[in-house]
Amino acid sequence: MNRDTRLSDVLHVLLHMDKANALLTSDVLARSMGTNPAVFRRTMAGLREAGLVRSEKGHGGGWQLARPLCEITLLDVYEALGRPNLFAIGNRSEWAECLVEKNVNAVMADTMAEAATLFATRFGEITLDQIAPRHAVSASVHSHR
Amino acid sequence: MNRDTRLSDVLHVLLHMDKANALLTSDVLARSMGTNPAVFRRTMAGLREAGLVRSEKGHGGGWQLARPLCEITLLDVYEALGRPNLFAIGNRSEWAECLVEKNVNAVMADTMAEAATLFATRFGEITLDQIAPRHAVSASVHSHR
DNA sequence: ACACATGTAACAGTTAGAGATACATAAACC
DNA sequence: GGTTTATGTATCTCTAACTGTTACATGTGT
Repeated sequence: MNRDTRLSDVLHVLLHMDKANALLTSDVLARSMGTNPAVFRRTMAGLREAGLVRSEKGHGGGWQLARPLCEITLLDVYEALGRPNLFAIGNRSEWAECLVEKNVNAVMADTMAEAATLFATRFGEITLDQIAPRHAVSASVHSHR
Repeated sequence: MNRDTRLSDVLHVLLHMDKANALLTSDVLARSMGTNPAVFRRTMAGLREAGLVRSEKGHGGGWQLARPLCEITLLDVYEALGRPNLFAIGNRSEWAECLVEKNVNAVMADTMAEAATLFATRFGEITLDQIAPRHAVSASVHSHR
């Protein structure tokens, strides 16, 4: 199963947008994301609706951040993408009558819910300026092995 | 992206195998898993190698548990399946030179590692007899909403 | 008007995984 | 021993979801 790299891709692009400090076109940004302009726009549509970025049409148009990096959390970005599914595992049939199935589903669902909460908490704690290259990545965010 | 339901499927089947208390054929067990015998055997191969179940060929052959339910944890089963990937999200390129990319990857990898540890811990705490229908699912395992 | 950029619908291509088939191996029964 | 029944596994096909692509409409500034 191929992993959904949109969150990672978008974070990457947002940091580059901050560095540029000017309107950048879909064409340029798509290349830095390793894809094409149409996919880029499709991916960024949610961020525009969420008010994280602005886009302008026509001559000299393009994309820019709508807020400073320190006011955007990973959770904001994740939610703007439409809360993409986090897990590769799951239950086959959601509403089986079998008691065994119900118990199995409950255990799986609980653990996944707990993990989802962990993701939300961590993502909510991290603002984009903390990931920007001028800062060293803090120990609380990045454990060295 | 379709979820990997093997862990859920296998737990289901293992509990049914315990209830039956006799050798059950791939044909029967595959049906209870909603698939066909070849897929069932492919899925269960790891569990046999891990010593969680035994299989016998020929007349009257089939599958049975190699240990009591109380001596099998979800983690045992998960590992016997070859530790299937837990997450649907990830990074596009693992070893980019870009500093932005490195920081983004580090944040994502850290959060996912933490979540993976959470899964391993929870799975390691739960034995299969705790999921068996004769027991009510305990509050620590199943939160009621 | 024209050039340029975004917005988005619709279609094509890719790929990982499940499903299916075939056949080898092995054990029990006659 | 030969037949029946079951597992073991390689190999191929099928499918579904997603990315990539194309096309065209919309909007904006010169």
